[in-house]
Amino acid sequence: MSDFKELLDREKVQQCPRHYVLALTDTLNVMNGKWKLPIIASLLHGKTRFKDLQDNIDKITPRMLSKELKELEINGIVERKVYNQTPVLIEYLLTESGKNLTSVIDSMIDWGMLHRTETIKSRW
Amino acid sequence: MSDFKELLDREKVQQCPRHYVLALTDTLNVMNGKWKLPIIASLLHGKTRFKDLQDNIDKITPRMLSKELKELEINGIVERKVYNQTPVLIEYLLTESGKNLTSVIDSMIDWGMLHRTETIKSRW
DNA sequence: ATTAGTACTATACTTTTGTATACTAAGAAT
DNA sequence: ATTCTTAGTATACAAAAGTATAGTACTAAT
Repeated sequence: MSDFKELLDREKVQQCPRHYVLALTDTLNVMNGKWKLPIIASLLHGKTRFKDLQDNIDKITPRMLSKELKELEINGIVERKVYNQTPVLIEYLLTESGKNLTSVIDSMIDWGMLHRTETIKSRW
Repeated sequence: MSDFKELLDREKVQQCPRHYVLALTDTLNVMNGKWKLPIIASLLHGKTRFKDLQDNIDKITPRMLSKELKELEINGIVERKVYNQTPVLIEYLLTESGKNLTSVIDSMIDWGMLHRTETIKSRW
């Protein structure tokens, strides 16, 4: 387990955290913006096709869906498979890395739920 | 442990995930943008004062720092303490929730590092 | 020839986010 | 009176992200 608190150690600040910082910003970039997580969630739900995703994600425009899928593909989160049938069939699938995001998502959910109970508690 | 894959279960999709989704978007909002994590990292490093944060975070303008600190305060990540000395002293401190973000950050670092090795591997 | 299905792209626009530069408020020290 | 310090705010602007609406390319069936 990496420990972000290592960054508190002045010695290590100089030598080590470069690749931690890079890893962290990678992860942020992958999840950033309004649509990335809804798309990843839909893919986890087993949606694979453009139209299905569009129907499944409230109010996303085809432009945004297209753009975000491209970014996710470039970042190695999504794989795009083309089947030369007619009409053409295209599948979007999560890569292993993409599926591994569930662990990050889970820890975000855990924090979010704890945070909600904490901040509600502190209001009383 | 919450398991995001529960969302794959059609039954649960209807009943349960509302507060998961809320928790998740809370967490995203807390970390979103260019400056939130650098600020949180600086606070973890023990920086507490406006000027220290500004010096510690490369190229942040006072306007952005001010704006982001306000958001972090509203979201219960940071506490602002005013000491009526002269010149006035103001301290920004992470709340318990704020400190707890290290667990999310750690899982993001873990994923990011794994993802880097995976995608490098897959290029050969 | 027209309609329909799939998977998008183009254009123009609005909103949000971030930048640059200058300025303010309050009291203490000189 | 003016200068110093801390902690910001004001104004104007630029860039990035997102929206709205319409249109394209391909093929197959009617």
